[in-house]
Amino acid sequence: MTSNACLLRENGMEPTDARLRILEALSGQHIALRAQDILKALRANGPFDKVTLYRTLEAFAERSIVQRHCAGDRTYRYCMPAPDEGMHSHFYCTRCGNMACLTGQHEPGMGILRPMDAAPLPGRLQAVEIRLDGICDACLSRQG
Amino acid sequence: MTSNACLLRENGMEPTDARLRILEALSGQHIALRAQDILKALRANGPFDKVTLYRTLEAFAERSIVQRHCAGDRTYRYCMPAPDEGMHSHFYCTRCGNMACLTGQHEPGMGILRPMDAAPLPGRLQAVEIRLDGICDACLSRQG
DNA sequence: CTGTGAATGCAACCCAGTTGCACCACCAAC
DNA sequence: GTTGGTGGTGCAACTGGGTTGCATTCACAG
Repeated sequence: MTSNACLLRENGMEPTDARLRILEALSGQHIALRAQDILKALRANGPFDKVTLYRTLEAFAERSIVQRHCAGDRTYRYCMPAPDEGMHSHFYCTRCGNMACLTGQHEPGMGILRPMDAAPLPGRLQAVEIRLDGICDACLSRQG
Repeated sequence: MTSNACLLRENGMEPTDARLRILEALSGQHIALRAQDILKALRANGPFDKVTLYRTLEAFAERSIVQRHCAGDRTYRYCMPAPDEGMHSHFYCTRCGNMACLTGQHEPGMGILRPMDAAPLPGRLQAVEIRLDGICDACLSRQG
């Protein structure tokens, strides 16, 4: 049994073909993918229904199997956290829309941010989303 | 001439009625509003076209007259920065969708975040978006 | 087998945001 | 005056990521 199948079982999900294919598409990526990106990758080797994809991604996100982030362009991006890693932040290129995962570079969530809050927050904190916006190296070298 | 009119002039925009009404709706808010929220407020005292609103908000955002943020639900939120304030972060309630501005509590953007990047970023940084997700006090007291 | 719930697939829908284009007010050049 | 350009607004239609409803299929227990 593959590690992805284990991951699904641990989270109470049957390791079906569709789910494994989705996890496969996300594994080893260093950028957070659009649902469209994933769909395209999946369809490269066989048909795939977009509703199945969306529902599966939602189920994964609920179980923290994947992380779902909101990019600057109002589309969701999905990525798999590295093992033993909490949330990571992202670098979003406002020109090409690529969203690179900044794994291991900093852990800028609760740990770093919370101590800086002088005033109490207006609610119970559950997660911290950090997105760095800019122009990625590829776009910079393409036209400055 | 009102201060909002000055603000527009300083940014090379005619202080038209529509623009002033939009700024008025945003002024003094401590939460970041949806376009729909603004539209509703505007229409409370007279008709208002949604396209005009969207175009105006975009023009404002380009000139940094307002800040545009992406909430966890894929809708944009708009708020006016306090005078002399850079970017501020937000507390987003995943239950009711309210997005409170955390003005003055911390300045968690470039200043705090950049020194933590051990590795260089994969591009040229322009802005930092920080969103704290959780359950707001109102929702907590309503049902825990 | 057969019943049941989970998983999948198809079509239709939702809706925030955008685009295209006409209209209008204003001003400058002729 | 009138013509032409420009910036702002309004209406209608569109876009596209994401969702919902519902029928079908699959896996497995009884």
